[in-house]
Amino acid sequence: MEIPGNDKRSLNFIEAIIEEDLKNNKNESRVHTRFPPEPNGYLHIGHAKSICLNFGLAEEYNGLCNLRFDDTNPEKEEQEYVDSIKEDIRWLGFEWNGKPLFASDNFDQLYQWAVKMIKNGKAYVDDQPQEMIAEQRGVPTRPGVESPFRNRAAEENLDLFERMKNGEFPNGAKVLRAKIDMTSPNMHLRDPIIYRILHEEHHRTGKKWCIYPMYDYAHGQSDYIEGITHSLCTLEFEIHRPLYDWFLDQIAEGSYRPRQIEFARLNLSYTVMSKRKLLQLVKEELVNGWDDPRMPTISGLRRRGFTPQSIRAFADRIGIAKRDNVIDVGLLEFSVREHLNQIAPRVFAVLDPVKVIITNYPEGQSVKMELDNNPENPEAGKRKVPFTREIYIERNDFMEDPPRKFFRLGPGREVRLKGAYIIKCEDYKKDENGKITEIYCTYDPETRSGGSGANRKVKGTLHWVSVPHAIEAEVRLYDRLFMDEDPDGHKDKDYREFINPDSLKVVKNCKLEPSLKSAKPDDKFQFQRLGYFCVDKDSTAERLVFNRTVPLRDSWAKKNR
RNA sequence: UGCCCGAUGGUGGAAUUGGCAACACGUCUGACUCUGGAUCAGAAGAUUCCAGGUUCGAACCCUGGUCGGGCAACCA
Repeated sequence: MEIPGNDKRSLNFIEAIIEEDLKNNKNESRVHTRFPPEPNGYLHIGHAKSICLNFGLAEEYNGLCNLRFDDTNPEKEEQEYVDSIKEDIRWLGFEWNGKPLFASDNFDQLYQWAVKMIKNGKAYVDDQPQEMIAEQRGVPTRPGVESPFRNRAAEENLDLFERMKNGEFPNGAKVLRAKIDMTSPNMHLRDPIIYRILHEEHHRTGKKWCIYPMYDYAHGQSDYIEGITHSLCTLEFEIHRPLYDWFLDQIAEGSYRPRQIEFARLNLSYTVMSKRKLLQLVKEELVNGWDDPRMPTISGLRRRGFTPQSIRAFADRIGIAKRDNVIDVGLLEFSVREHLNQIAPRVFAVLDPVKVIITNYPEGQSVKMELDNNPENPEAGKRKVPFTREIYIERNDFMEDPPRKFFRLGPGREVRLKGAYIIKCEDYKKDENGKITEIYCTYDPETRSGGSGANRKVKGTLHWVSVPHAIEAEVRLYDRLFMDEDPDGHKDKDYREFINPDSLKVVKNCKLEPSLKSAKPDDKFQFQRLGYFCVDKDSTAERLVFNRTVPLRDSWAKKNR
């Protein structure tokens, strides 16, 4: 896949580590990464950053990248999510190594290794209730105290652990803990829990297990089993790394070791990125599902009209580093404009139509005007657009009393109809509310595009649609979902308070040029002078529905802000 | 008041041996334009968190601070 803007650049800190490892022939100079989502929600643009990183590194260094579902918590995980995750990764243009993998594939091995740790005196069964364990763990500034069950004999631990597995105890009755150091300044080293009892059916292993491993235990071991060399995760796991390494030391043989490296997660202005909050938006119907075009989910961006290339270019541009960041959502918009500008056919669509009657144009005459499909790409060819005496133009392309800098239509003013003629406004009609109902113009036959008088200059160029040929459509105009740059960043206010009431405007009865008749869901266009739009999946042959992906840059609007 | 991590234009983010503070987005000019788009040309914007130190020379090394983030689920 060709990614725009992907020029050569200096190495990010992870590439620097990899090149160092390669130089030292670490792990036989293999590069093997993995993308490890928990199937408990839909992927979002932050995951796209991680996907591009992990799969991108594998491509860059001739390595492999696994897809591994981190499915150690049967209470929250569902098949629907694994399906959507696979679809999103493929849509971004990546293919994982072999089959999709699951942490749950490793449950037997994980159990065996736990037994080994017990035998080595590195793990024990604790009978205490959750609250007691939490209390004994202490707080970051004070050491914890040891559990009274900490020094049980290995045989007893073995017996108890097996009976846990056999389902002899109810949820929460016992846990298996690593025996590390209750006084460690790192909370994660204070005898962390390895297994808990959960009588819960698992989406893949069914009823086979009633004990499930915790993340810290399952993750590194899965990396080890899969031969992962560089295990990339976000910053909040930094403090887990000593535990990651500790577990590996208990089970690993030989010199091969995966290495955990942390990078800063993506934050985007004017949106929220936590799965919990995105789930909440969906559940509370604040948006219309996970793929609502206002959502920062990959499925939402896809429906909004983003291309995989634009998301990849975005991921390239934001870089990889360790400090917290907030990326301006404008950069994402730039990336999609950049790509769509190259590939989107130009068409005429009038969203808020007002009728123009060209009084000196023959009634009943219809002429096909030839227009470029995409001036950026001559190979896109040309199309014919019918022109007649009555056309629609955009309501805001006319002003009764326009300022000097308004390069559009007004009484006595001239304007170019793109691909057709220069017209002059002679008169207009209003209804009793003062709303413009019709505009009367004359045209200059010499000024037809490509014709003898065509190079006469006028200030403005308008898009238009022939009245008798116009087809109607619904257009959905999206704006950012939140009005605040950091909706999540207010201690005293819930992020939902910042939801933008105008984030979706549905405009009906828009007038489109007839070539759009055959447009199919996901087709992308530039509605000339307005923005980039795509056909929504709600669209049918009878009722076309378009989503606005992003408006064109508009220096006129900006000047008037 | 413990441990871990971070700090470079408005936003990201380079500077790979201690040697001219890249680049991108954004902003502003101008040119061009049958999209007020795109494109092209240019500009502004940085005491590299602070204070000391080492050095001919420090964003980078040392010392001490400051500020920000993270860590106390039988979540991941």
